[in-house]
Amino acid sequence: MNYKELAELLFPETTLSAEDMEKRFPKRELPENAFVTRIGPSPTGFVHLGNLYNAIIAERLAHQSNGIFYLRIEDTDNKREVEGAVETIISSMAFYGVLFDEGAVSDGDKGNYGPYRQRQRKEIYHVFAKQLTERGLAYPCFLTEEELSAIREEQEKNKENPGIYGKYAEKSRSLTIEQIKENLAAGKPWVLRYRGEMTDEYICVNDAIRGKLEMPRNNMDFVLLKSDGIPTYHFAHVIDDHLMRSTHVIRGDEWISSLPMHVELFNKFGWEMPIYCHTATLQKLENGGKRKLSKRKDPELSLAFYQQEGYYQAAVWEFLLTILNSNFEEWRIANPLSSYLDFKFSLEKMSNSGALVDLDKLNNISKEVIGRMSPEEVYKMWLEWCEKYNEQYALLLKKYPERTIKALGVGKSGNNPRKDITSWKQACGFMSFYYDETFEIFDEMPAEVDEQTRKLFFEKYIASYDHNDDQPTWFEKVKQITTELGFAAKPKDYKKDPEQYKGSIVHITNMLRIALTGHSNAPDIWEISHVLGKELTENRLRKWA
RNA sequence: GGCCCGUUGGUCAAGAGGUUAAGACAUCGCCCUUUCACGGCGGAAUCAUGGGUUCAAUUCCCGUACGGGUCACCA
Repeated sequence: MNYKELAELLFPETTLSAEDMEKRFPKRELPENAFVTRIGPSPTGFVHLGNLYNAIIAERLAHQSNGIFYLRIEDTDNKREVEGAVETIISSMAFYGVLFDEGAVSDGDKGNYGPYRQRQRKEIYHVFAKQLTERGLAYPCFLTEEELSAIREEQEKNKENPGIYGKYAEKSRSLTIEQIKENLAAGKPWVLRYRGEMTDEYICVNDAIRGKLEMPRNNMDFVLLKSDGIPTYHFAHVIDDHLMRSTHVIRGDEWISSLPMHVELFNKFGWEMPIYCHTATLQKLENGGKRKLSKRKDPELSLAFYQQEGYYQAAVWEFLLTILNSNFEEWRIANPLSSYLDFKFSLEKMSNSGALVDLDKLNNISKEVIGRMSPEEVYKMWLEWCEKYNEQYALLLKKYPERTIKALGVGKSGNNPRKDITSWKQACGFMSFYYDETFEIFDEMPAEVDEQTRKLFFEKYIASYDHNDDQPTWFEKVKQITTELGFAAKPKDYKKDPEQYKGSIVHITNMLRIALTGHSNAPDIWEISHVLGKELTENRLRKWA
């Protein structure tokens, strides 16, 4: 077989050479230890937590080292592509502050190593496909779907490994150039297959997360180009990451098993391999066991879930960082005021077993993160979320900016600031009593206080209420009324001797809380009154007098 | 089934050939307290399993079990 002739026959329009490609995409000029990383999502319209997880690793590694982080759209499967998916990816990443130095942008490309959409790189792949064909390392295969499934069935029956290799490759491999010409002339679809070698050699790859990975060398005649001339992931990955000069390939561990194919190609092209970083898959607890998060069953897999629930972006970042780097939490405790971007992310500290997505943990981190923010910042981010997901609340926040900011500062003055907001969605519920528009009575007035006493209490309270009183003065007055009504001013006294009192101050203040907030559990009454203002406070009290 | 990866409390995990096996979340109890939250103190809870190497193994080696991944003209 004249391979040169075959290559011409298969790729008549491909005139450029591999050298031309090397010239077109020269080595990057970057500092010595700079990382060049990327994410390569396929545009299915679904962006999940794992995408962000891997993106954070890649982004951190690149930007910590003054390297390059780029976005490559892996759209080689046109069946899966969804319109607008590229924009979704870019905007989801931007939402979390993951910004690309180069790569696909909504209306084209940015950077010198493009195009960054694989479908647009067809000619580039063909250069290398042609080269492999010329070298006798690739050949056209005309096997039909029926023939392929017949082979698979036979292999299953014989308990052999499935795939095209060894004797199963014979039919296609032994085609003469005339037969190939005939097939082409007849318009039969074909794929380009790699010519694998039957071997019992092993390959060894040093993974930056996993350490040594050993596995059998590839012996499959795997597909390089599909019948539409578009490459498979394997072929595209090797060529793109070489030409785009990635130094590190960060991807999920589901790719480990196809590593032999990739190694094979890198070796045959004589290219230096990037450093592989195979990340663990996020998992979920179910029936006492771990399992991979699934798109259909687990809403928390979708990045959109966190936006809808109103989780603050920084909280999601910090949550992922705690899963990613075991020393992040420690660092955070030591550096409570630093930005998470100041944390030095390292590959060495990465766990290689699958982590469970633990919403409890996220909630806790979220409380901490929001707790650290100023009321003004919280207001701004909360409002931003409301404008997208809760319009009515957005109007409310815009109507009462000052009151809201003041309310967000309640309980924040001391050394141990309150941490009661876990998400913007939850904040809408938690804060609702600050606005008459959303104020509602949820809890019952304490049963220990009869109606008459209750009325009397509110009358006395209103009569003595002076909005200008400071906290201690105000509380003294409350205590005084409490005593006058025959209630214990100290809860302990009541506990000791319940017979002697009608109740305790707890019941009294509970009434105030319910009147003002609708809940028996609420932040400080005096502070709340001063957020609401004199008028609102008195209005809410009068209803009970 | 073949190949590969993994397994330290409920969860995330640190860890080294000899440790009382860190820490965080969750949970429970106590304290603080006008409720809640915050905070403080404390409790319960872990090295999958069998064998080997060794004076000594949770740590190193081999097997087993369990979990996961992958075996496409999907990525």
